[in-house]
Amino acid sequence: MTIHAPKTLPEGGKAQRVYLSLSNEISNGVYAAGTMLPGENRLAERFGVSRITIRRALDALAADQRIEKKTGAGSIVLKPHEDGTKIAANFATLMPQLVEMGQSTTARLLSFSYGPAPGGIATDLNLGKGQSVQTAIRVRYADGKPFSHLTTHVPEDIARHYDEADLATQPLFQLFERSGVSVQSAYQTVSATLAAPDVADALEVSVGAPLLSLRRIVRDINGRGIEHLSALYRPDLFRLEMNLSRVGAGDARHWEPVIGAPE
Amino acid sequence: MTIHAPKTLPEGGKAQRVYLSLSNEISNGVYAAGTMLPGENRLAERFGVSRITIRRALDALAADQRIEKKTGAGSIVLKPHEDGTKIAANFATLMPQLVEMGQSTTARLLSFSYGPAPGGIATDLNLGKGQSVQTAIRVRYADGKPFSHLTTHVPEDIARHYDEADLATQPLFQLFERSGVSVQSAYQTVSATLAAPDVADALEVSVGAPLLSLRRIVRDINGRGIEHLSALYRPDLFRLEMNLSRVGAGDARHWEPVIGAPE
DNA sequence: TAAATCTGTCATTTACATAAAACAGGTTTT
DNA sequence: AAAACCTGTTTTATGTAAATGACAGATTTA
Repeated sequence: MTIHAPKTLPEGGKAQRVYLSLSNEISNGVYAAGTMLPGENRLAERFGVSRITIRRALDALAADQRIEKKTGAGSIVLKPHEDGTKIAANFATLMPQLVEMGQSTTARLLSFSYGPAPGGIATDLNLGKGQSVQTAIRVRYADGKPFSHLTTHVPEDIARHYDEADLATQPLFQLFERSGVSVQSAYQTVSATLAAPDVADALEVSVGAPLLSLRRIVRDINGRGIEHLSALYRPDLFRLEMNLSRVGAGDARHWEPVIGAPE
Repeated sequence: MTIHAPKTLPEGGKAQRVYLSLSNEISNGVYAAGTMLPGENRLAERFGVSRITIRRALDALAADQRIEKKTGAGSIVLKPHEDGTKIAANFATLMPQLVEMGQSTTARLLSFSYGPAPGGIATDLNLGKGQSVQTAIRVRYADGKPFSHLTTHVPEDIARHYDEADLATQPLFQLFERSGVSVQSAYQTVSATLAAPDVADALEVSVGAPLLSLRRIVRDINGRGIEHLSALYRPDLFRLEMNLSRVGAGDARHWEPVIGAPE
């Protein structure tokens, strides 16, 4: 399932909306694989647009290998292409997995500087106002495709334990352990955003494409902020996943994340 | 903070995308409250659009009370209207929290039907082809604002333990426990999408707004699929969060989700 | 006070998605 | 074989978002 609309469709036009709707309905099985879609005229009427618009949406779906157009007959829904390339990170054990990922992925350092922490970040890290942090922006690639855009803020005194070269080759987290920083706790938030121009450019998606957004604050044993991460992921290449298990009995029965086990 | 674009902006046009991007960046603190936005010409260059387009986006932001335009000077970022209503769900213990939420939120049933399970869903739930499932689409509201759009699929024999009225008032998960189904494990995936017209309508956001997407498969003790949930959340009203703690020593040192404790 | 920078506004032009309608030529159905 | 239905293709028209450029007036900076 490619969420990202093909560039052939006018960005944000009716055709794209029809495309998104149909794409969704196919994913959700409203139109099952192997069955025929309604005719173009029928769809045009249903969506309240002209046949040409429907046509463009169908062409885009065909280009995505989601349907096959049969001249004179109609469009048949194809079986979804298995995205072997999708990178999955276990949300519960995210960081160790990133270490592993570090070995099969590439990172590019886009920006690197020291300076006073922006307001929100300083608050999150419990820093004094104007205290200096290292700000680094990196993009991670898998198979030559950029799948994540990472902005990290680290208090300067901690950041001085490693340099730019380290950042381009090793995950930030690994550098901490090596520096003897006693990492203790982390707080993560997940949300969604749209790609702004700079990020869109770095991640090779169009402006306004949906991105998975993860924010993480890591603290040391004293509760001091060590790292502030703001990560943006391409949903077509990356997803967070997690297994839960129902444990306990009676009133105490509740959910617990499964730690070691992937799907 | 309203992601919903004013009607004055062309649905899905460049101006709206700029509006959404800026709106997002303000929410994320890229432009902190009290500071000035870059000038219109600068923004035009940054987004690669004309100044008029920027202007329309800024007007929309001003109409939303997110910025204040000062003639001759620039636009100042306003303090966000405190929506104290942001709903946070702990990702690790999601379901129990949903139970609690059920008491302070309203649900509306948009669609309800029985029929053969769509292909992908049937596979996910390990169902025989064409086996009947109950499909329900619900929207949840908090303070009169819709924050989530839920599509659930449940095998018919299990679903028959409750009816439409139950669905509108109680979280699905609660209904299972009551029906004596032995819930065992769950698998969750998180990603991001754009709002398609139908969802946009239900969630009162504009088409193309970013949404957090969560997919969950719940199984019973025999590994049989019980529920397939496809949820879409408004990122401005809802977020997933999680606390992690670093435990163990030496090579065995790793992250573990903190269970009971919220922020 | 002068210069620089910004917003407010207008007029003109360009670009392009969408609509509407008609026809040719496949495919399926009866 | 004919009828019904479908896609493929083209032409013309239209509405409108967006770009361009220019200028006035407000505000800040030097």
